[in-house]
Amino acid sequence: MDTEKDFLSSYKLSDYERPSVTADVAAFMISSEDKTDYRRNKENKLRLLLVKRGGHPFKGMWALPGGFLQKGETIEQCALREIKEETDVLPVSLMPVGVFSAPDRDPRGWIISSAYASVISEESVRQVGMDDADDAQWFIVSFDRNERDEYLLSLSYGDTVLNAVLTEEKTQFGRSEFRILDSGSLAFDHAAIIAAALTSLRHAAKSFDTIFDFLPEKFTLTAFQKVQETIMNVSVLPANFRRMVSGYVTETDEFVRGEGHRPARLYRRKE
Amino acid sequence: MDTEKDFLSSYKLSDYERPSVTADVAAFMISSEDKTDYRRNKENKLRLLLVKRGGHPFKGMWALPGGFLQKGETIEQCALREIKEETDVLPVSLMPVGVFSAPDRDPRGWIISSAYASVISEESVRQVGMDDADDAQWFIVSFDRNERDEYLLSLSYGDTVLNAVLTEEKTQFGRSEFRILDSGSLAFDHAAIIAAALTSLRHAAKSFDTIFDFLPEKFTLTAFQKVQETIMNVSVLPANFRRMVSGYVTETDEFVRGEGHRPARLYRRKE
DNA sequence: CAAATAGTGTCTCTAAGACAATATCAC
DNA sequence: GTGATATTGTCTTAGAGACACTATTTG
Repeated sequence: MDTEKDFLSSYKLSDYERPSVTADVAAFMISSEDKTDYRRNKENKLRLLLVKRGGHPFKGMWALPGGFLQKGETIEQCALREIKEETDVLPVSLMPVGVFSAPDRDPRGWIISSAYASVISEESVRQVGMDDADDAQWFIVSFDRNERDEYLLSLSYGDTVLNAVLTEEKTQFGRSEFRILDSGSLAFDHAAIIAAALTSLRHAAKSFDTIFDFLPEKFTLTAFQKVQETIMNVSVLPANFRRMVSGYVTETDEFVRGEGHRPARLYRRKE
Repeated sequence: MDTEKDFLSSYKLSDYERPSVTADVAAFMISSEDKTDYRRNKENKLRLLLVKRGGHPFKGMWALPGGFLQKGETIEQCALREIKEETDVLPVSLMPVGVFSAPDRDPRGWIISSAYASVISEESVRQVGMDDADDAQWFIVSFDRNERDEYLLSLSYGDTVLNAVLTEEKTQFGRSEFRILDSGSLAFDHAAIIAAALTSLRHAAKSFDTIFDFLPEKFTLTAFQKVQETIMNVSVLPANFRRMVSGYVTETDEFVRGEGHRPARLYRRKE
């Protein structure tokens, strides 16, 4: 009698070669820069966490944080663990971006990556302190399409500027993949992963939910709007923005004062 | 001198245990049923391909087609290969649904799955002939939420009816995962994969692009509308539907005649 | 003619964009 | 007061939904 229990007790996974599996994470944060004028509002920058590779391959180049999937954890847990190791902060959200599995993507061998985008609030990063170590930095991100339909991904931190060039390949279902024309000295295929993560992030930011992950618990509508504009790289008239988000927020009785102009009411995310 | 070349020539992937990786595919098709009345239009059914498991575990139960990732192929190529093996048809589209990696999801051991939704046109399935073998069938799909916010997934083919029950767990980024309350005799965690695939499909169908994958090259607007309604499980007034899609189609000079009512113009997808 | 689908025109309502106007603070 | 942001109100326009109406075919 061949029961499932009998089968399993004698079952051994075949000896076919298996790939190594990693989770790579594009962790985004929005930093508010110091004001130039005492009464002007702060400027926002979208930032992405990169780590400098200490060993071969791509030694000394910048890469997304990531690491190998370990037995007993899910791939999402693996992604969160990697972010926690680099930043000492747990991200508030995690969003799948895609599986990158081209056989030649990693010179070390057969390694496939499940990629995630995550969002970390500026608050929590400031609490642990921006790490001034050389090997992990929050790069300022810009990502735009030029006239020739190429995408320019620019990552900068101080004097370090990485400029990658990609093209969009349309696949079915309205999804797109990115092909790397110039990796901009980013390790592996990480330029393509970052481009895909940014696209996912922008897509998700259309429904305002996502934006809250970047914000503290209480925020002004202008701060909310600036975060949205920073992510989407578009601008909206304040009057219209307020109307659009009115269903997603509840007002508090608190105001931000002492900014050299009319105090702004603080809002909170509506349940 | 420790160059990258030196490093790679002596590099060996560590002996950490590695997971087996599979691609599972939820392949959808829309079948038009025979008319009951000579002048009535055909009814559509959304169908999903399931295969009956020939061996343990879950022997004799229905499962999504899928298989192990092989060295030298991408995970998407693997997914397409599996569909081709089962149906002898290459799908017209492939859409990532997620990575399923719970450590206990497969009783055989550590096996993670990258899941895809794909669409196959009725035309191409009819060309190869609906396989009447018992081990691969196109099940009629229904997927709805009840008053208690549970999702009922019902798959039927002839006398075989599989009823699964799931709940939606909201995660950040507006995404959701499904947890299985009752697997409905589907193998592994495939009920959750199917629910996620249906959600992805419906989401993608909002931008009409996707719908074309279900249709032949030339189609009437009513056929287009019925496919949309079948996928989304909603109905729209014809006048409004025509307006909505008018930007996505171009008219041809051909008409469908002999149906017992006014001939319908054939349209084609606009580039 | 009857029954069915194909296709058009138009009204309403909502939401987004543009823009003008007012409110309130720190200096 | 000045210069900045905060906030409200209103006009216009685009698009979705509802619905009435006409057109065309086959048995």
